[in-house]
Amino acid sequence: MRILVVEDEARLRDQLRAALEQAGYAVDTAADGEQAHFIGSTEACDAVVLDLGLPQLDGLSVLRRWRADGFAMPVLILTARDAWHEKVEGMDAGADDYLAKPFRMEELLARLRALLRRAGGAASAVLEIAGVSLDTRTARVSLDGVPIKLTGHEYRVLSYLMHHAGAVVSRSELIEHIYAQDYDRDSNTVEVFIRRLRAKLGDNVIATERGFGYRIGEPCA
Amino acid sequence: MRILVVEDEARLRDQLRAALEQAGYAVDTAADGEQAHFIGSTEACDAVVLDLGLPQLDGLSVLRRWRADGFAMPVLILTARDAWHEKVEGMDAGADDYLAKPFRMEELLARLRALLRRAGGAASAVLEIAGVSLDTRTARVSLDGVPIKLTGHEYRVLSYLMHHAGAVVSRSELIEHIYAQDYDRDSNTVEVFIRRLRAKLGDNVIATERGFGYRIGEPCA
DNA sequence: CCCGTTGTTAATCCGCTGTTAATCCTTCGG
DNA sequence: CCGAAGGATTAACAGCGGATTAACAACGGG
Repeated sequence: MRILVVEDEARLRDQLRAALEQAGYAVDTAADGEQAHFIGSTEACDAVVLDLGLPQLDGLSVLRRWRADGFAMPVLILTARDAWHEKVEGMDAGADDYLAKPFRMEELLARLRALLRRAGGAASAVLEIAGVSLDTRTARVSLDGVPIKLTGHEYRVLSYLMHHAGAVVSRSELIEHIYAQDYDRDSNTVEVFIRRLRAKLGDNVIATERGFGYRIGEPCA
Repeated sequence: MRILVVEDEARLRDQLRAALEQAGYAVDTAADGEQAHFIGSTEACDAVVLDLGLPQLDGLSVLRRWRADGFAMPVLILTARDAWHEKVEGMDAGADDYLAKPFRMEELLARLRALLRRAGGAASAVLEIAGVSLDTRTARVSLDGVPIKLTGHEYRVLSYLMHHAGAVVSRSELIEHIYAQDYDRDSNTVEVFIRRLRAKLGDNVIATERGFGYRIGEPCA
C-alpha cells in the first residue's frame, strides 16, 4: 500500500514517513499544495494524509480539486484541535476521516488501516482468503492457523493482493503500489516475490492469469 | 514503563519524580492542565498520576478530554482526603484508581504496579516467560531460579518487553517508553541494551524480528 | 577520584533484495 | 504437428542495509 503524506512542517513530515514506512507502507511526501496535487493526480496512491494548514495552495483546495477531477482515494485530514470548522469543511470537501493535532501515531495508523480496509470493502481488520489469514494490525500472516514469517516486501505484495482479492493485479500495478519512487521495471522483481510467497504459502494460493497478472481468491464475476 | 506525573506543587512533583525514577520508570512531568493534556495526547505514556487540584485547566477536565479522545491509559488520581465527591467524579470521568493525600509513597507505587499489570492483562505481580521471572515489586530478575543483576536501563527494557510478551516491539516504541524526553535516534542504544540483556539471559530469550523489532515469549497468534 | 553505568563509534556478520540467466510452459504461426 | 517466440518460473548470486558485537569515551554517584 502506498501513502501520500502532505505536511509542510519538515519535522512532522519525517516522523510520519518513518512511522508509516515502519508500518510497511510505501510513502511519498509533499511539502506544499502544488506538489501534493501533482503527486496525487499522477501516482497510484492508496490513501492520503493531508494537513490542511499549508502555505500557498491550501489543503482544502487540493482536496476539492482532486474530488472534482474524480480522484476517489481515501483522504485523512489533519486539523488544529480547536478549529472544528475545518473538520466540517474538510468532510464536506470529501475527506473520509479527520484527526486533530496533536495526535498519537498509533491512532493515525489505526485510522489509516480502517480507511484502507473500507476502501477495499472489507469489514474486519483480519483478511482471510484461501486459508491465508493476514492481520493488518500486527502484520502477521498465518496459513491454516500456522504462523508464517514474511519479510517486509513479501508482506507488502501479499497485503496488496489480499486487499484486492478476486481481482487480477498486473505487474505494473503491484510495482506502483509497493514502491514509492518509480522503479526500473526492466527486471522481474515482482515475479521473484511471487515465487517466494508461493514457496511459503504453497503454489495454489496465488493464481497466475497469463498475460495479465496475478490473483488471490476466486475471480469476482 | 513511562509515567506522566501531573502535579502543580513543585515540591511534591519532585518527590514523585524521584520516587518513580528510583523505581525504574521513565518520568514526564506537567505542572498544569494544558501541559498535561498536550503530553498525554502526544507521548506514549503507560500510566498517569493526576492531581485533581490544578490551576487553569482542571484535572478532571483533562481526564475527560483524554477519555473523549479515546486515550485509554490507566490514570491514578490524587485527591484531598476529605473531598470524597472528587473521588466519585474522578472515577466517573474515567479514572482507574484514586489515592487520598497525604499518602505513603509505597502505596502509590503499589497501586501503580497494579494498574500497569492489569493494563497488560497480567494477573500476578511476578511476570514469568521463557524461564525468566521478573518481580515488579522488587525489580528483581531471575533466570531458571538463579538471580540476575541488571542495571537500571537493562531492567526497563526487559520489563517493557515482558509486559508485552508475544508482541513485536519496535526500536522506536522501546525508546518512547524507556526514555522521558525525546532522544537522538541516530544511535543504536536499544540494540546495545538488547545485547547486554542477551549476554546475561542467554541468546534464546529475546527474539529478533528483522525489520520490525524484538519480541519475548511465543508470538501471540 | 574511582568505578559501574550509559551511550557512541566502528567493524563485522548475515538476511533481504533485486538482478541475471537458465529453463519451463503456453501460444501461435507455418 | 512442429518449432519459434515470448511470457512465467526458478535458481543462484552480488550488493545493501539492518543487526550484532566489541571497544571506548562520557557521565555520575559514592
